[in-house]
Amino acid sequence: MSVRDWLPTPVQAAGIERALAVGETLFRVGAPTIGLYEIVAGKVRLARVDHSGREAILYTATAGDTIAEASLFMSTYHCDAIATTDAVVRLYPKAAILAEFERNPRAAQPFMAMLARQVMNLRTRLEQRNIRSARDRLRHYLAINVRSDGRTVELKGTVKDIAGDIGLTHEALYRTLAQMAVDGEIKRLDGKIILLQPV
Amino acid sequence: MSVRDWLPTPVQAAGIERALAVGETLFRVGAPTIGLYEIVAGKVRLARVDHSGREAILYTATAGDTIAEASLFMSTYHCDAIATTDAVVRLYPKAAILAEFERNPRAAQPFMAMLARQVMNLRTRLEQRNIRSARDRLRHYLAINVRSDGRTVELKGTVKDIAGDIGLTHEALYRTLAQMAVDGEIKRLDGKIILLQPV
DNA sequence: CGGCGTTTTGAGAGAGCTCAACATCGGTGG
DNA sequence: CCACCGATGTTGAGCTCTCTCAAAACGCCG
Repeated sequence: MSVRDWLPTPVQAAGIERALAVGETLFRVGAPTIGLYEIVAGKVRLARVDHSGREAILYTATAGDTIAEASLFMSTYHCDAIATTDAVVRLYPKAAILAEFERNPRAAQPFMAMLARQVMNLRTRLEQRNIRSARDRLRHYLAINVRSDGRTVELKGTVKDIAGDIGLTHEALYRTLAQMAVDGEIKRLDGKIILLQPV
Repeated sequence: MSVRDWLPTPVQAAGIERALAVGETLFRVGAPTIGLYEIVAGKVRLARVDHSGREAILYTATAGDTIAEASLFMSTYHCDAIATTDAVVRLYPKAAILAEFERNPRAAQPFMAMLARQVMNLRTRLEQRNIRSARDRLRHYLAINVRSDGRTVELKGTVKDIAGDIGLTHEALYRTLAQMAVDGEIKRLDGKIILLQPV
């Protein structure tokens, strides 16, 4: 879901791009909030430093992600944002966004819809992680991501990416895919998986 | 975060309570959306039926949770909601909510803030699940939930509940807690954990 | 006092992780 | 056109850690 789909057009135009070198700080705990960021390229991690000085990662944002949405409604940031790789981000100023919501209340709806959908999606992925078995977890993934035809799953990204998404090592996922193919539960095509034996 | 904190007061008054017997359906895929629900008591699961007729659970909501926020912006529900136990839910009609947002755009802000905070929280919990080691995962949990003094973690609910939240069996969590206490990394008090050795 | 849920410790097994090696595929540059 | 390189894809073998199953102590409430 791109920023274009939910951020009011006037605000999109107000985006300010900025490049970050690896290790560079985007914002820190306690800093006054100036807006939310879209990650254009690279990776940025949100983290908090614990009592012993180690950092606890809250989230690792990659290209296309938006971070600090909650900053719109808070006066200071509640975590650190640091570039994990060289990165490019785009700042959408809080003032511009809130002003636009004020001016045109309808503009807030796509924003709310995006957030609500994201909550749903994240809850689902969290539920997925409660499944221990690699095979059942993969089945869950496939069931969720199946096309409307009920049999085709389009793979976006590499298998390795998917492994990361569902919380398995890529080796475990490869093995599971191979096994399920042998068992005739799925068929693998280029960039696609076909679900077989609909019972 | 209670409904009282973010749902416009007029809408709260419009809540319609309903009791569900175990197994009873609250709504089904494709049914026209009529609003979002607060779970007052019991458990309700959101699920989708996959191609082989098995159901893939998207989320299990418990007392205090809100479900189907995204339904405000869609015309039909995209999953089934079924009572996993006897339950009581409260319906907040979509029409009332959207009308209130229209009438008083400011009222949408707490709603957006709640959603944004939830996204943050869920992302963090998902990141937590990427940590394999029970000890490190617990450390992450403690770092996130530590009081502002940096040394005290208030335990809400039983240890068993926490085990479920962070995706460990209660046995594994008890063992890890015991080990960390022996190692002098933490001290356990009634309903609290004190973090020691700040390096 | 009895019953139920939480807390706690034990022992064993299994599943996925880790490390490792190799194949495959695209892209790059000589 | 071919050699090289990096990333993805694939399979093997062993190990560790958590899960699972079990049992018992504890505390709370009726």
